[in-house]
Amino acid sequence: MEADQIERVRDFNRYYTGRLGLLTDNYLGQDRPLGQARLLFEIGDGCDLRDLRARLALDSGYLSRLLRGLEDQGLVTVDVHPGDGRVRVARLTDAGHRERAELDDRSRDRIAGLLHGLTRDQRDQLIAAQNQVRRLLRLATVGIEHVPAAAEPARDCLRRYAAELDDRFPEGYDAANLTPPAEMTGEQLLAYEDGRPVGCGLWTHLETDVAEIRHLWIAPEARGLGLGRLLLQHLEDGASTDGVTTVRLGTHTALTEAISLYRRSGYHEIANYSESPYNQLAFEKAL
Amino acid sequence: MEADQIERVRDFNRYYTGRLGLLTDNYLGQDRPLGQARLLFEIGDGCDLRDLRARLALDSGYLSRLLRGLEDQGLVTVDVHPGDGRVRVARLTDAGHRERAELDDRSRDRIAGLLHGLTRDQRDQLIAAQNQVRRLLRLATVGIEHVPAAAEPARDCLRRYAAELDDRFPEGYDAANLTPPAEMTGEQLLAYEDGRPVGCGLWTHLETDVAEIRHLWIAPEARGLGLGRLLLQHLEDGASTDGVTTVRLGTHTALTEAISLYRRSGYHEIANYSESPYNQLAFEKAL
DNA sequence: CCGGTTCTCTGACTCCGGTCAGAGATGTGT
DNA sequence: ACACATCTCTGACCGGAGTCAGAGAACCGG
Repeated sequence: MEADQIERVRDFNRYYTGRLGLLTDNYLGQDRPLGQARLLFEIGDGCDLRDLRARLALDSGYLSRLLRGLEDQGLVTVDVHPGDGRVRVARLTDAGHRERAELDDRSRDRIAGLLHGLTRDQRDQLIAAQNQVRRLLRLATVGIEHVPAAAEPARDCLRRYAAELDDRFPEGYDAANLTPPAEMTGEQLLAYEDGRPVGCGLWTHLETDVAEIRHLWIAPEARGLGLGRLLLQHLEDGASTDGVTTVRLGTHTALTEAISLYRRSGYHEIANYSESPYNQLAFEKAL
Repeated sequence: MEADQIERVRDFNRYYTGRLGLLTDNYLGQDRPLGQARLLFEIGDGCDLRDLRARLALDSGYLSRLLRGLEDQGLVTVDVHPGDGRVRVARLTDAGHRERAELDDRSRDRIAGLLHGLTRDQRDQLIAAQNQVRRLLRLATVGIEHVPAAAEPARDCLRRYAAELDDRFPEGYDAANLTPPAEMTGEQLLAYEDGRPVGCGLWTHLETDVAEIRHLWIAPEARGLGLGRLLLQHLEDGASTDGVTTVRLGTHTALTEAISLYRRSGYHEIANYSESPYNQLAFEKAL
């Protein structure tokens, strides 16, 4: 890694931090303290205090006082949860909605004022560049971890994967085809973003030096980051260090992005090696 | 302006704000309060408290206390200014320099950790996109103002402009050739970034419907933003609303960026119309 | 030398964000 | 019905950020 690259990124961050005053005054600009303003935004249409605390990582006493403040201003009501008398539910009053909309408008106006100095093309360029920055930062912050095959978040990903296949395959997908934890001989990887699993993949032995990659899946909210390629790379690396020299995989013609990923990643099509009805195409790559 | 564009920019800002914790911990991560940490960075090698206050916009009492805190920790010394007994000068001790370097390292490590997940190419892409974002934001935040010809910041820009010409022209440049405020019949524009003038330009009548653009200059620190084009546009607009239909300008062969700006902006070369020795080339554009 | 100005420091405040411990009400499993 | 857990609220804190007014020292112009 070049020290130069680090400095450039830091430099940008400094610049952006300095500008954030201009950019993110969702909250400020009102006489309202920041904590309360955040709450105004976070209380959508009714919200358990329990959830609020978890989402904003607030102390229960602190949250209570913040809400009390908003209540005193008539922006929020706090009522007992209908189902559970211990829980309270916060809800914006009409005035609260107006207040929130006003904060929102203010923020929007600010950005509009900023963009006003640019031409339409320049605005588009700005947005494209911001998307690129975000895409790469998201990719950089995703963590890829080794997990036991039976790990709950991994099974969770596989369930979402199966549900998607069932949706996309004309013939549907039977979740019984998912690799059962017991049969796993290789590695199961999980990709996390901000603690939430956003992708999975596993490899398992076909022969001593031949592995099969299965169930490579990226959650919809994390697509377009290049995460599929990254996971695939990790899977190959893991298999390779385990002595595997050839990886194969099967896929379905409906999964066009996956197929193009495999081709881009150096896989070539081979004759089908599996009897699974979903594996309409087969690919192979020498490591 | 598209509401959509505004929302996208806001969305990016929200994302980036959320990530700033990861990105800008120059300051945090130490047990040191943020105010003190900022001071550690801002006190280069010796610095008048007066300047510090101005730069960081701090209350004098507050600054005093912050420095006292750093002094107690042996990171800073505050001495009387040699030339002026009222003024104090803050200086980092060796321990202060070490502390600062440590904060700096910590921040650098953090970024390095972030970039580690990216390939070299992706890092380059990230930096390029960040530069683009910054470039456009800077351009968007530059303010262009009408100022009286004799305004001090305007004369200041012209002096810097003259100094640069003197440096770049093989034959040097005689500042007496700058348009004196008294002879101005058109408009003088000044570009500001964060309150500092970063560019100037003026137009003045040659005939009732013909104007000459002069002294279009962008400060070195603001080059590459597209500001020259923006200023030129504003000058043309101003002249146009004043009834001008033709603008001319003269320039020097050494000013290659300017020449290319003029060509890109629709100017075509004409025969020289001025007796100024510095106007080796002449351009014209119909508005 | 004197009056006004500049610069710094001190003390006394105010908010806000955040933490902690415990009380009280409500739910849940046995 | 009981013990135990869950959820919220209250009171009592703390430290940091920031403001304000005024005192005191140093400078400057006349």
